[in-house]
Amino acid sequence: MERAYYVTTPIYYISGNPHIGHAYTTIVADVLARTARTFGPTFFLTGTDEHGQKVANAAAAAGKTPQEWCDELVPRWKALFAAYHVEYDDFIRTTEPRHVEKVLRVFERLRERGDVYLGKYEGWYCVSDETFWLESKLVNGRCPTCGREVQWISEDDWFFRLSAYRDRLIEHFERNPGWVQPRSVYNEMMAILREGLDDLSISRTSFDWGVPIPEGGVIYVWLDALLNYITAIGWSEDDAFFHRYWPAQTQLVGKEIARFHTIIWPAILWALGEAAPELVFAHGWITVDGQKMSKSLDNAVDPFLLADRFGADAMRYFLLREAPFGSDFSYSEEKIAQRRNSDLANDLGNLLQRTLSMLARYRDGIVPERGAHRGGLGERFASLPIMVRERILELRFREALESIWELVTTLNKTIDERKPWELHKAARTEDLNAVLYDLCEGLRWLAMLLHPFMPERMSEMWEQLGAPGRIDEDWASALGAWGGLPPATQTALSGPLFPKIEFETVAST
RNA sequence: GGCUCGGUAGCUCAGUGGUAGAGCAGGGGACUCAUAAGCCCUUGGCCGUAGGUUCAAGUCCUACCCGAGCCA
Repeated sequence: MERAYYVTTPIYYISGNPHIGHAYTTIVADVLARTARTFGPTFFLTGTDEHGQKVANAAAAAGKTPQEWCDELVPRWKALFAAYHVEYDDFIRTTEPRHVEKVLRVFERLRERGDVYLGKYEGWYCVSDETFWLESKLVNGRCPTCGREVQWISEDDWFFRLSAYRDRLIEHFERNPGWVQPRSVYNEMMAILREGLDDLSISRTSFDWGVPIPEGGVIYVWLDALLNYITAIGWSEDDAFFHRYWPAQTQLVGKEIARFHTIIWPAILWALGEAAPELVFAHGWITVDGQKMSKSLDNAVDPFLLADRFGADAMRYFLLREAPFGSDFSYSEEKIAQRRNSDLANDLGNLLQRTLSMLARYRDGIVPERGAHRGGLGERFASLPIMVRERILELRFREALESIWELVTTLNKTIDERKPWELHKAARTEDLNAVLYDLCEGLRWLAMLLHPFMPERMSEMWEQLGAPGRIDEDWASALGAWGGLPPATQTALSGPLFPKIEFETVAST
């Protein structure tokens, strides 16, 4: 079977409502998937991580069973992704039978192989972070990460022989220096590997909200969660289907969970006889005043309100354009408004508006013949679609958008230089037709190239242009040559694509 | 404590040895098709600090300061 592009987000831990950071990762995956889909089979997986003590505690506090709690929250996450125009191919929940039964199968296989053995775990444990801590790491006897109290745990646990994979991991890192990005995360993971690895406790007995182990206890939530990437695509059930997708091309994670995905995860895959993913990309955080957005700090922003206020597509654009992907970046509503107004309303939206307005005035809204005069845009931007695709798939979204904006700027310049209104007054029909044609064709390119980033607004632009065919066609065929838009196409100017947003700038002191 | 990354124009960032860049914001101008948009011109940087290597250093080395992160 033909290999497909497989992209995953982390599955989201539903101990509460989603915030904009969750939307961020998922939007990025959506842009990748939409781009990949234009030229080949693609699978985009997201979902929710529903087991573990933290969920059990949250449910208990709300007076619900864990399953009830999850069932009530999952629609909230799906609604969030819908609000941001995310189109995933599958949404997996770790409480689903298709997942649970395979997690147990993994456990059995690892045990048969001798990679899982019974041992004793004793140590400090932070329930909130689901993490073990050495006494020396505690701060005033509390969790160094979240500051909450830690519990002393002593239990017989199953262990995964992670230490046995250290050499192979180091070799894998050295042979594939680009497999973990950005470089800073790669370096940190290498540092961890050099320090050495202990075996990993993969069972819990102090609570029961998890995948049950026949001998008692439940599977450690992190092992449970990681496996979603393969349980969702038929691991151990349909080998041909599974290997069409696995190993994944791109696994997106937040940088705080890079260790699980670049050290533990490949080791488990190898123990199962499968390959490590091709790329794990750990992205930065959206910060508010330099602080990570989190429930505990109570500085999270309601992502539904943001989509309402600024528009989902403008938010998508902002998130991918504002900072290089991978870095943290400081969010502010003023920045969002500025991006929307200057890039989307002034540059892009107004370009569509002024073009279609002239077309309506001079040509009854009908796309003219190309005419004899060639503006040279086709030659100049011939390589743009390929470049944009490469940059997107390399997760260099900012650069992809910057190169697309060269076309936006060029089209605006073209209007000012060719002055269609003068051509019209002078009755230079051929020249006027040529300019108007180039503008419409350029806009068609823009709609296609920007569609992965702003699917809803670009579809609207596509309709206003009256462009035939699908906006999500393969760029290579649809944009292979300048001139794909047929003359005599009827355009339909409607309202502004991105109306400007009023934003009061806070007076600086 | 050990380690990683960052500190370049008001803001967001490019720039890994050879005369400091882009976009936005600010200022000026010519135009009018347009969402008072766009276009042209322009102000603005002892490139965190102090040493060092080099004919030449945001760019390499050392130390330090500040910020963020990692250390099952």
